[in-house]
Amino acid sequence: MAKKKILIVEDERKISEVVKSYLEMEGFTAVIAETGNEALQRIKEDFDLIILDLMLPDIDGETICSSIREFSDIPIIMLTAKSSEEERIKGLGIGADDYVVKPFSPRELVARVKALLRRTRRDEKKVLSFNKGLLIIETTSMEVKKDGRIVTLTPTEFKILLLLAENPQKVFTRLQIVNTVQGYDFEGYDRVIDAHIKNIRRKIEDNPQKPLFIKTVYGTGYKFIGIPD
Amino acid sequence: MAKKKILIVEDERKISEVVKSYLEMEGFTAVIAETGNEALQRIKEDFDLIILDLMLPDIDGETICSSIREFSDIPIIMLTAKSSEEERIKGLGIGADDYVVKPFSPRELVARVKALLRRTRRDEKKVLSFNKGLLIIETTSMEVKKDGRIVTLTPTEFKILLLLAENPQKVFTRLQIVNTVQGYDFEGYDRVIDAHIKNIRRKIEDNPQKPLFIKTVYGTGYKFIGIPD
DNA sequence: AGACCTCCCCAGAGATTTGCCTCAGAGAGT
DNA sequence: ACTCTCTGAGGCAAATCTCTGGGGAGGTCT
Repeated sequence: MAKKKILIVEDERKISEVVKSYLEMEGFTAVIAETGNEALQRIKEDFDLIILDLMLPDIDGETICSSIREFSDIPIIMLTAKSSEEERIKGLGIGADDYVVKPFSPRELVARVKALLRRTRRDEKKVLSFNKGLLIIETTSMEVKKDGRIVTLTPTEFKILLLLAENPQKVFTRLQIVNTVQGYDFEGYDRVIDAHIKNIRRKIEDNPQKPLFIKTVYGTGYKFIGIPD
Repeated sequence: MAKKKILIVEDERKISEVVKSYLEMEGFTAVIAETGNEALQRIKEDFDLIILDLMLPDIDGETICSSIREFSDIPIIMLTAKSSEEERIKGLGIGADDYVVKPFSPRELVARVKALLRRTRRDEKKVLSFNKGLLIIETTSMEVKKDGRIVTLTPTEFKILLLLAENPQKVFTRLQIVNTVQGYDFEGYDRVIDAHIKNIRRKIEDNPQKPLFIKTVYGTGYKFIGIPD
């Protein structure tokens, strides 16, 4: 699973920095926006979740929240100082998915982030097709079709192939691949990846010596070079 | 599909109005009852789902829930204020199908409404037939026919089979299956699913070792691989 | 009591990792 | 430009670890 990107919209540095580091400790990528305008600009980068302070120097959080909702379903967690129930519901009524009352514990916030991501994880049904349908990767059925024939990959092999195929041309180091596949704090022999790559090639390449899809980048790692249809 | 009618039993206007508008935005018809008595009267109109606050001015939600259950198994979602009540609802068999802790996000509530309707829909009579009639699943009678012979599945087994069979080829994790079968976010031992799958296979597969219908996806979960007629 | 669901344990199947050896590519020295 | 050397990559097979499936005990609701 790819790293989740989270946008923190918060003007108080002290708070945003703490939140950022907690999120990063948990393996998320966190970006800070200090003003409403900045937030609205950056929102175009595709984040997986937004943490939004209700009180901002320029635009207020409610307005931002509504604007975001006009074009996106991205999960939003509100940070608010008020705690009366009406305020909460009101906040949630404008389109936030959850709220946290200040002062809050970073741990709790992280827990809610995780919970919300789990809840809203929409089934990413995706079909990747390369080289005129020669190689087809279907995420829903976890199947890979090579030239029409179904090829059975193991879970790890599937994850690696998916990671590479989702980012054609991009070079991944063995370490990056290990991290994505196994989780973030894995201490391991990164040559494991070689073994998996070999097995994947054996299954999807006509001639593993001259791979059409997964190419070795000497001294660095691997990259996927199929042409998306 | 006809518009689904939902009854909201909630005394706080602010909350019920927000919920109502969210539901209507999603294409539901929503009706508000502000007291328990009002709810019990209106219940006769045939609603497809009830959202029921646990705290009401006259009768408490628990009692209402039980009364409803005496004559109907309409889906009920409970609204509760404290997470301590959460425990009770979970443990005590009040008869609710799901519950949401206040303050909640209207979007989440809507999501749960949809999930619950999906899960309990038994109105649409549907017959699923696979592999030239070798396996037939009838939703109305909750019957499964294997090669002409009627096979008796338990309610849980039936729900699991239906979930899988409605989405051929799609891989479901054990957690997804548990959620669909038991309720929204049920914390449980997901190996339970293994046991159910085993029992279903024993009933519908000629050779459970080489299943024709429910296939194991190693490291992930299960998928149904019958070919629809 | 009966039916059903949940959970636990064990054994076997399957997947992953490791070690070792061979082969290929990059860079330096001639 | 050629060859030598060094390091990185590929291949294989055994060891290890994880996951699944079967049986069955215990609990709960009817």
